[in-house]
Amino acid sequence: MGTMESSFKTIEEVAASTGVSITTVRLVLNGQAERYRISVATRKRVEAYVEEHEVLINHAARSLKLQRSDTIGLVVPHLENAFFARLMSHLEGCCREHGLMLLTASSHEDPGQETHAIRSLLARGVDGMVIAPCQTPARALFAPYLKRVGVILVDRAYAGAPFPLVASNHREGARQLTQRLREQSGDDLLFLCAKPRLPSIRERIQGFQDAFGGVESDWRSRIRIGGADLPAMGAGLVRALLQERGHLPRAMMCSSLMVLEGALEQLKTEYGQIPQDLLIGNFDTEPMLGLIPNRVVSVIQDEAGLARTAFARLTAQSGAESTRVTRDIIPCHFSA
Amino acid sequence: MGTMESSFKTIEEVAASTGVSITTVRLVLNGQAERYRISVATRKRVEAYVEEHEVLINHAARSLKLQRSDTIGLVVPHLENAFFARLMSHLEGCCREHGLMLLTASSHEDPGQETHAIRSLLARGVDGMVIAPCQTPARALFAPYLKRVGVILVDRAYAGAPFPLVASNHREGARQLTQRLREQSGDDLLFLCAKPRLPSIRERIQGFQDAFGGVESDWRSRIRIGGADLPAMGAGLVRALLQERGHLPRAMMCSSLMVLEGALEQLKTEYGQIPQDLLIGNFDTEPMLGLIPNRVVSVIQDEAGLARTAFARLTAQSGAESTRVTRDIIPCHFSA
DNA sequence: CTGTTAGCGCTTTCAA
DNA sequence: TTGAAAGCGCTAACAG
Repeated sequence: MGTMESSFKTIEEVAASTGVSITTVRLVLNGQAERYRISVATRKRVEAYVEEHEVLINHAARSLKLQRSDTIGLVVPHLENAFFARLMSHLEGCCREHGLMLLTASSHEDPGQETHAIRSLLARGVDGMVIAPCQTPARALFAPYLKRVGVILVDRAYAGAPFPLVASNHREGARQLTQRLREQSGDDLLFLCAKPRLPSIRERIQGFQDAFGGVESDWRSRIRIGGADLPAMGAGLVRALLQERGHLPRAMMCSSLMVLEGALEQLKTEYGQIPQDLLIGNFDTEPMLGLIPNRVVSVIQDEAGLARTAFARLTAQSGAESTRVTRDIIPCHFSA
Repeated sequence: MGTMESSFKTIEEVAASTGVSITTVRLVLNGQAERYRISVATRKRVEAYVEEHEVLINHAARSLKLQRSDTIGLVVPHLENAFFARLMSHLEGCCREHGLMLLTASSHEDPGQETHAIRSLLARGVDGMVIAPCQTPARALFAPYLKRVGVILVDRAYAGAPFPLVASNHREGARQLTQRLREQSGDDLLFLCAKPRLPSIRERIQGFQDAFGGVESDWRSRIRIGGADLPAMGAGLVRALLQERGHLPRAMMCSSLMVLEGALEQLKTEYGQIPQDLLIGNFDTEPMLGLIPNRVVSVIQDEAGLARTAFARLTAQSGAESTRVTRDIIPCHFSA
């Protein structure tokens, strides 16, 4: 049979072709056949036709009518960042379980692009959005849409942000990591840290301080603050460090995988390989990191927990008029 | 001024509030003010109002009318897989440059979920979709929509697939990798390979054969085929290998990062650390892989090139009625 | 079980 | 420059 590539079919056409009413077709398509006691024969007729012709309901029309898109938005700084990729993956899982889809945009850590992404998502009528922001989000941007769309912030606790937050316990994770490294290195420990622009980095520094009981003389000398959160910065910090002290500490921790990567590369350059007795602490992890002989302690974030919690807040919030600025803090765990 | 959180505004309301016509508002909103010689004063009035009230055009209504959503879809097996994350990131970049957004879904390598994801995307009226499939996609699924939406397959060249393909040159990449390892190991080389269900893996095996001039006795003994593409499989292959031969070859290559990861972990277990004189070959790469002392040769895929090419084919194809089944093969490069 | 109606917010067309 | 009208495909409501 010559399978002409016909155009897609509307509910009305299905009704015409199967000889039943539009209402009946819609009832069958939306799985309400039982509830409205559509005869089995009729239902089968419609279902067979629908299957044969790959009939799909038009979501644009549906959204327009229902003021609801069954879609949620995600804005993250970088899609290639493994943490955000995992977050997105879990969020997409939540969506699928609930028959929703996920629209994703990235800001590249640029407030302008972030704002643009948010507007695009809003214009597309997302029912909710999850944002890992790179600025304190302006409530005005969302104000006219807040009745229809929920907003949840993740990962970064900008002060004064007017929306609920779901984030890892960066501070306590850092405190525990620092404590372990202190114990195992006899306090011969250095923290290579990116410039603390991001709330998450700031909290890690606080956790570092906490581990020293806040006594400034104890922690101040053990932290090195660099520039942007990039490998080159980690490398630079290590180079400076070696020039200055001439030798490595027993333990070294880095504020992010980026910094760690640069630091380790620089060590390989300087020593030919990573000195095996260096104890390493870091945030987040990659599978291959376990391959070097060194002892590595990693703070692991619970992306699944973050995603599930954010999603739950989103669905709970929808239709709730006033947004209570809740804070869900998700614990981290350790790799070793 | 008490910033009441008013509801979002329609073009009609903007027209009423600013005292101009609907048509004029639309012209301003769509940046056609110049072309239709709207007076500057009028335009400013409208723009000021729009900015103040965060007016956004309703895409659901627009899509319904225009039969076009300015949205494209992406279906991948796993969002956490770094290769697909990079692909998505670059695709999102292409979209942003063209004022589009990206709807993403994952199949978890399950044909049923893939089909479901495709239907969801189609129902949402995407203007095109990029699929990294886990089966030969059925043309029937798309047939009624082909006038409106372009379909491009990436990464996996299933035989008989009825859509254009954009993929890396897996075969030639594998051939060159194998050749290098042969040269540097005096042919003392082993290929640990996942069960060749995926076209990409099959092509890598072909490339491996190519490097031996296809002489079966030469390559057959140097390949070990395992099960699923998972770390545990790589570990199992190494364990079996060591039991069987008692020692490692000079060079070892793996069909994917997954397999490599498991293999290396197993080696660390068996030997306490990765034997330093083992030459390693692999496909794809992670930053931390460079940290072990071993010589590592990696085949690097050009995700940016794949994304750009796929996107270009998509935009070229839209409105082109008949889909020519083109094949764009993107070269790989090497890390070392 | 079925038919009809109105309308979601936008764009296009045509006239003024 | 502006106004009016029709219609994209769907849903909800209600009368039959």
